Amino acid sequence: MSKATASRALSRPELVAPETTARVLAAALELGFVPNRAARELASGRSGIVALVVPTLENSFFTPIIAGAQARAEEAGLQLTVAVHPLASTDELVAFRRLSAQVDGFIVAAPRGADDVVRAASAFKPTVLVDREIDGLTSVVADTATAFGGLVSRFIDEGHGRISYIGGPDGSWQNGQRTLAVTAAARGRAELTVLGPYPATFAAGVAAAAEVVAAESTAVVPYATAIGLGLMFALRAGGVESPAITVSSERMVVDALGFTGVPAIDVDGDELGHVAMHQLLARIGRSTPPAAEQLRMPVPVRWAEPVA
Amino acid sequence: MSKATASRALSRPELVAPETTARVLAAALELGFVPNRAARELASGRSGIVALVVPTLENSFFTPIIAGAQARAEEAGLQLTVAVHPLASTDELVAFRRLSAQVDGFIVAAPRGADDVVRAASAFKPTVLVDREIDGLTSVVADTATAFGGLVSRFIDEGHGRISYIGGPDGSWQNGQRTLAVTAAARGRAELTVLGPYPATFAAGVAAAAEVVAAESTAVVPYATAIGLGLMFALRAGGVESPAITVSSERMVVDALGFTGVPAIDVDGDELGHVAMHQLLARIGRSTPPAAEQLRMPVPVRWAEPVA
DNA sequence: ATCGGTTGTGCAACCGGTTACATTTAGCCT
DNA sequence: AGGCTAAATGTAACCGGTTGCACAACCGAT
Repeated sequence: MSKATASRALSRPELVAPETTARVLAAALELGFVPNRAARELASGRSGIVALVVPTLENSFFTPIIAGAQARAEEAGLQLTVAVHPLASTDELVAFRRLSAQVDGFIVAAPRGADDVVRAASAFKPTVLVDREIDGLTSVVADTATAFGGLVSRFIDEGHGRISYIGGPDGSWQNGQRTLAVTAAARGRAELTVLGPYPATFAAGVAAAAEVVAAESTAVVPYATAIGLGLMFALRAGGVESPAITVSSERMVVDALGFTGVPAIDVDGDELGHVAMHQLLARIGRSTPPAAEQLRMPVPVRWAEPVA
Repeated sequence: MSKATASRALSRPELVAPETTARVLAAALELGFVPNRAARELASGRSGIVALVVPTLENSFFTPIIAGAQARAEEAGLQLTVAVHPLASTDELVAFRRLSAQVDGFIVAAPRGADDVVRAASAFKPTVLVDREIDGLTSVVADTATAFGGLVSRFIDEGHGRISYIGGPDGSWQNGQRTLAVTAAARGRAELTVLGPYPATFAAGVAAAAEVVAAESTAVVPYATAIGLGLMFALRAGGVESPAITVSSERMVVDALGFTGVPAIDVDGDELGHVAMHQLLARIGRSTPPAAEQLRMPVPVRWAEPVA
C-alpha cells in the first residue's frame, strides 16, 4: 500500500475503500502512529491551530470563554492557543500578522479595541468576534443590553423613579449598548442618571457611591460585577440600602456579601466561547464560507425580591 | 544568494558575515517575510510551541500562572497553548501523548494528579511542574507551607491556644505540605485540630464552620481562599468572631467582605508561571539540559491587626 | 610560494505528510 | 463485446525551511 492511500484513509476516508481504511487504522493503532502536524500543515496549508485573543487574563470574564472555546476546539481536533492582545493600537497589528501566519483562524475578544484595528486584524484569517459587534464581521455576543434594559423596566415597575446607571470604560462596545438600552427603557418613565465612565473595578464602585447618593437614586445598575460589589460595599458601610445588580455569574462573591436579594445577570461565558468556536470552525477550510453572522445570546436575569 | 544562507542569517546569524545578515534582514523586512513555522518544525524537529497543562480553568488560581508563562514564552518567541487535563488517571496519557508530539515541552499544573501519572506524562518531553513537587522532576512551587506554618506560630505568639486547620482535598500535594507545616508549628505549643478533607469551595467553608465552633478554636487557618470566605461568612452570620486567613491574592473579595483585618497569603501566580517557563526554556533544545531543580518561591504574608 | 586553518557560502538531501494526475479495476449500458 | 464512467489506488511533485558536507576565499605562518 502506498503512503498516499494511508494518508487518505486517515484524513479523507470517503475516498478509500472501507476495508482498506480499516486496515490502515488498525496498523496506525498498533504502531502508535501520531501524524506529524508540521508535515501536514506544510503540505496542506492548514495548521490545525486556532488562536483566541483576549485583552487580558486578569479579568475573570474571559476565563470561561477560553474554557468553552478550548473544549469545542478539542472536539474538532484543533489546538487552541491563547494570545493576550488588547488590540488597542495599530502597532499591535504586526504581532497579529505574525501570529496569523501560524493559525487557521481567530477568535477575538476585543471589548475596547478600535473598530478599524479589529477589522484590520480580522482580515488576515477567518475571525469570529466575541462580546463585540462590528459591521460585516461575524460575532457572538451576550445580549446584556436587553437584560440591562429589562432590569431598568423592572425597577420602574416596582416604583423606582430615580435610577442610576454606572457606566463602564469609554470605548467599550458593551457599555455603549447598555447605555442605549437603559436610556431607552427609562425614557419618559423614570429619571435615569448615567454616571462614569468608570473602569470595571471594585475601587470604581466605591468611588461611584458618592455620585449615586448625590443623584438620590433608589435603584442602581452598574456596568460590571466589580463595580457593583464596590458600590454595595461602600453604600453598606455608609448605612445606605439600595437595590443594585451585578453582571456575570460570580454568585459566590455576591452571596458572600450577604446580598442574596440582589438581582444578577448571568453571562454564560462558557457557551459564548463554545458558540464562537463553532462559528469559527464553520469558516475554516471552507472554500465558500457562510456569510457573516451576528449572534446574540440571550442573557438570563436572576431576579429576586429586593433587599428588605 | 542561496536560501541556505538566508536561512542561516535568520536563525543562526553567528555563522554568517555581518554584512550578509544585514542584507537578509533588510530584504526580509521589505518583503514582510514571516518564516513558516511548519516548515521550520518539519526540518528542525522543533515546533516552537509549549503546552501549559492545567486541571481546570474555573479556578482563578491558574489564570495568573497562564499569564506569566505566556508573557515569558512570547519574549522567547514561542507560542503557548493551554490544555486542560486533570491528569488524574492513566487514561489521560493517550491524549497527553498525542499532544506531546506537537510541542517542545510542558508546564504541568497537576495539584492532584497521581505521582506516577504525572511522572509518565513528563517523560515525553521536557517538563516543569508548577505548584507540585515530585522527586526527580523540575518544579516551581509557591512555598505556602512555610507561610502557613508562620501564620500558626504567629497566632500562637498572640496567645491563641486552640487553632484549626481546615484541610483541602485528599491527594492535593499542597495540602499535604501545609498540613505538615501547621502541625509542626503547633507541636507542643498549641492544640491544633486538622479538619477535612474539604474541597476548595465557598460551600465547604460554610460547612466547616460548625466543626470550627465545635473545636472551640480561636484561630483558623483554611486551605483555600474560598473556604476562608465561606467560613467567615458562616461565622459572621452566626455572630461568631474569629481570626482566619485566606490564601491567594483575591484582596478585592476579602476587602469587600469587610474583613480588612484578616491576614492573607499572597501567591504571585504570575511569577510562578514566569519562572516555570524560564526553567522550561532552559531545558528545551539543550543537548545537555540542566539537572532537575526544585524551586520554592517565597510567599509573603500580609499580616494585619486581628479583627477587633 | 606553499600550506594548514578559518570563515563564509552554495548545493542538495531531507523532514513527513498532501494532493494533482495517471493508472488500474470494476460495473454498467447499448 | 466494446466503450464509457466511477471508484480505488499508485506515482511523484511539492510544501518551505534546515543542515551536513563540499568548496572557495582569505588569512598568517613557514
